[in-house]
Amino acid sequence: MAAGDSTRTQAVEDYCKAIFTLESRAGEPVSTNAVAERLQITAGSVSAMLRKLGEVELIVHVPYRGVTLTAKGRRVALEVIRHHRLLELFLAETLQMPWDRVHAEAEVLEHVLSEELEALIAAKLGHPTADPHGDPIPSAELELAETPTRALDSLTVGERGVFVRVSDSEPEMLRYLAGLDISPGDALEVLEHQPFGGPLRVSFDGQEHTLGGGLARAMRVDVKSSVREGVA
Amino acid sequence: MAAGDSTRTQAVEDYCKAIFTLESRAGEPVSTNAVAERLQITAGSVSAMLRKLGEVELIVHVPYRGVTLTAKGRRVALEVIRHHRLLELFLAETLQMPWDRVHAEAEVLEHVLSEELEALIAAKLGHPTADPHGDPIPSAELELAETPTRALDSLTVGERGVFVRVSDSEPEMLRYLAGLDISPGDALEVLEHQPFGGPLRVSFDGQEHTLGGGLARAMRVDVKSSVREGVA
DNA sequence: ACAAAAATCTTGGCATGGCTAAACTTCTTT
DNA sequence: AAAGAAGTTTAGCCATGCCAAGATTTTTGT
Repeated sequence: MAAGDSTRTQAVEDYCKAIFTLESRAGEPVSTNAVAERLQITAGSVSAMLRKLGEVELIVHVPYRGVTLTAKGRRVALEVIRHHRLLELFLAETLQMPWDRVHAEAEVLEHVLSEELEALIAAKLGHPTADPHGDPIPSAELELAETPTRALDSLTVGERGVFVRVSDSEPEMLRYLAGLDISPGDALEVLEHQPFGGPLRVSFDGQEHTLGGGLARAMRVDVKSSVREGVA
Repeated sequence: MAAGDSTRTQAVEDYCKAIFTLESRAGEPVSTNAVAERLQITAGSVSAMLRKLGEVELIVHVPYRGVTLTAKGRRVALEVIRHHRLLELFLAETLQMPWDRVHAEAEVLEHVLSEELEALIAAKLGHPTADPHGDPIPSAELELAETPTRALDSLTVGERGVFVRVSDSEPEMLRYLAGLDISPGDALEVLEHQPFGGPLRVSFDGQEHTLGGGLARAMRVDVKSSVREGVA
């Protein structure tokens, strides 16, 4: 759990991390239910925990209205995320752990990594800025390079971009994509896009693939700004 | 925590490990108090926990008479010890963590290492058989190479042996010995030994040092069997 | 040798963190 | 304004720890 308050338990770190991701994904206060679903626990538990987190000022919770991280809470979240992504890279790179399994492992280790070990790992990896999923790694000062990406399934026919990462909670998807020889960094162009969450035909470095709507929703794409500008 | 029963919590692992070391050090059932002191908790807590461990058959506890590990309990202990020692070596070797700090780090990580990661680390290190303290690492099949050692302070004047390791819970001692340029593998001979836990004069590879009783008690020595045989 | 004192061990009551299930409250929506 | 969704509260469980009081074993002093 590294240094810090005694209140800094694993559950607390998980809540901060969850709220951080949900908040930055939605851009608005996070609902109790959203947190509950993400952490796979009941809304009741979340409600109780939010009260405690509010007391130690990691979050601001307006009952019935949602929850936001304070600066302190954001710091906790970013530390954990930094741990997580450094670990993923370390496991994949230094120990050759398969790409689709590093996430689960990092999920546990992230809470237990000391500051010292974090520093040693970061040094060993040459202070990297992205993990094997393509997710940016917060700096030691907890600054996160925000590259605004879009879900692949939000692109329209003809748009091009670079596949940056996939929601790393989905080992199935990782495996599947690896099987198709698709990995972060690949350039792509949408050839066809059926409506209503239907499949997309996409060309990756010349290879064509048809990807289901669910998959396309989890895949994040860095869209070439020359093609389409200022889409938030 | 790796795979296994849901009952396999960190506390359970710590109890098994503590009982294992105490038991193999003393060669007889372990007292409640000994466990309590080792884990730095009260005897009352230990007493309660022993009942639970008995129920899941990790130990056999005869009230007022001490506790012994079952085969199952021994397996748990050896797994944790294997994790611990592999981690120590890994941290020291692969990440250049200072020798006197690897213990504390491993103490936490040992409970969280998956079987898969354990295997990767073991492979990376070339399936080593001893950690940086000189302690033997149990094999993947949980066999422990038992080299019977004796505490340095149990040697009498004139006895020779090889300094094998030091109780790894003592970073102070590790640092101190490192400062004297004493490390596992050094041959030694006892030149003088004051009674009542007093200091020893010991020659290490020609260099003479005076070591306090406490220190000498923590240092384990592989005594040349030609000099003194069958001392249990 | 044997009772009293000391050390050791167990029991029982209590706290805390985190969870669940179910009942209840507030908000939203029609 | 009433139904239904979303959120909160309440009561209770489990793991793990603590302390204080009572039980047992060992040591000691005569």
